[in-house]
Amino acid sequence: MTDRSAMAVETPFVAIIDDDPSIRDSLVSLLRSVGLTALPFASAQDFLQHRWPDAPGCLVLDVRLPGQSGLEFQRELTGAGIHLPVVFITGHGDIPMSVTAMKAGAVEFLAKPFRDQDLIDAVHTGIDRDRDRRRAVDALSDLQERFRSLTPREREVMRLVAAGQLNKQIAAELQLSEITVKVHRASVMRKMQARSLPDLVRIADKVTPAGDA
Amino acid sequence: MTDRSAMAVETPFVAIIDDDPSIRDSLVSLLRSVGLTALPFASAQDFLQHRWPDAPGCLVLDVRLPGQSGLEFQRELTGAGIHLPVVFITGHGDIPMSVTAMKAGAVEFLAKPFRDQDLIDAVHTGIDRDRDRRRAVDALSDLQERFRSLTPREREVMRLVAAGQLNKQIAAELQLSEITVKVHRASVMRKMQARSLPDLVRIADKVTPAGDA
DNA sequence: GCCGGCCCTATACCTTGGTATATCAGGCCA
DNA sequence: TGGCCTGATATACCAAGGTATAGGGCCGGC
Repeated sequence: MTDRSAMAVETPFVAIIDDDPSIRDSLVSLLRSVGLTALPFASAQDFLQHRWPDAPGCLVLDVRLPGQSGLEFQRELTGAGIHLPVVFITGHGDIPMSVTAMKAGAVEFLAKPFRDQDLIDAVHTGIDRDRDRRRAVDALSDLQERFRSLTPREREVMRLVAAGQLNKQIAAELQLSEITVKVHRASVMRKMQARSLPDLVRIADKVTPAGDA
Repeated sequence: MTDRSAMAVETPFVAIIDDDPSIRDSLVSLLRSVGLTALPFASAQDFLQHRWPDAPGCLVLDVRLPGQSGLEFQRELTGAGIHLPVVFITGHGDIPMSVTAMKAGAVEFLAKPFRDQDLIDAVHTGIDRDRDRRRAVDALSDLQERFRSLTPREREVMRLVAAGQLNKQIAAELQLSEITVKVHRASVMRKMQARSLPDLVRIADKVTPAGDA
């Protein structure tokens, strides 16, 4: 996790899922013509079997797919924790379909025929969105990794410190001496790489939004 | 602002803007039949001239309006800082239209004929959304009011305290003695009603997201 | 059995934060 | 001109936080 940010610039990719080979190929060459890495798939299953690079990406999805609708597939991905931005294309779409897709977070919903530039713009928007999301996830997972390195006691102390309790109050609540609290507190600051109390508070709020440990 | 939360339960309202009187009336009676306060308007101008209660609301908007499209009106409202949730209805809509509306934050986009229950559900969703937004705004404006009551010096001190600076560092940066910083710091805690430093940090982050005063 | 990690505690010392009280100067307004 | 707010400062004292050093008990893995 930590060294991902130190890696070289990641090439974004675009996955195209459409059961019509001619559309697939024309979309692939369209996107490649503007310098994007585009990969064609005939079905959702094919797409899922592929191994994905650790890079920002975007999905171009036909609403009508063999076996399963594109909207269902979008829900499935979201449910599985795969948050790849989706650009829908369709030949036989209607308004309720597009509204459902957009509510589910689709980047764009294009009815054929659409302008090439509209698809290119949508794909770029999707890639940007994924890049931002991944950056946020990376930053958070660094913090979470540090948080996992805390001992149970340290986590309790961290929670109470972030809640604004004084050392002596924390000691009373945890049935400890004040000096023990200070020791744990120092460990927390060191392990979480917090340079000040405000720093720790912000980290704590990010890493433990509502629940705690 | 402060006593708004102490007021009685606010009755939510629904504004219906449609140039067709028969549709307007049928929507009003539909919404009134489920206990909602619904008000009809023939145009965007009529709507804007009306004085609004300080209560959560929702807008039901025909995409096709005299003079101005519903989508333009939605943009105009957003630009003017009016964030009333919008439910679109239309007789002659298309997919790009619905996608534009949803991207602009519309709650729902219903093509006629639609089921009564779909409109009712959408309106309730819109009202809930507005209620949540208003609650958040109220909470924030309380804090902002307190923040405005700070003197310029107190704001500077608050900013640096929230940044994790020590009193002596703040004193150096502001060319003050440490004791002066302590005095300002105490005023900040009192005026902002912060019970602890973590408390103040969270308040500071809410009231000054990126810029400062 | 020994080592290491975790947890707890203590003494001692220093730094930092917080509060009270008091003083002084400038600006603004009735 | 007198009152008030803002801003700055001082002394003095106490509370809280932070660090270093040193120890003991418990438990699981080697």
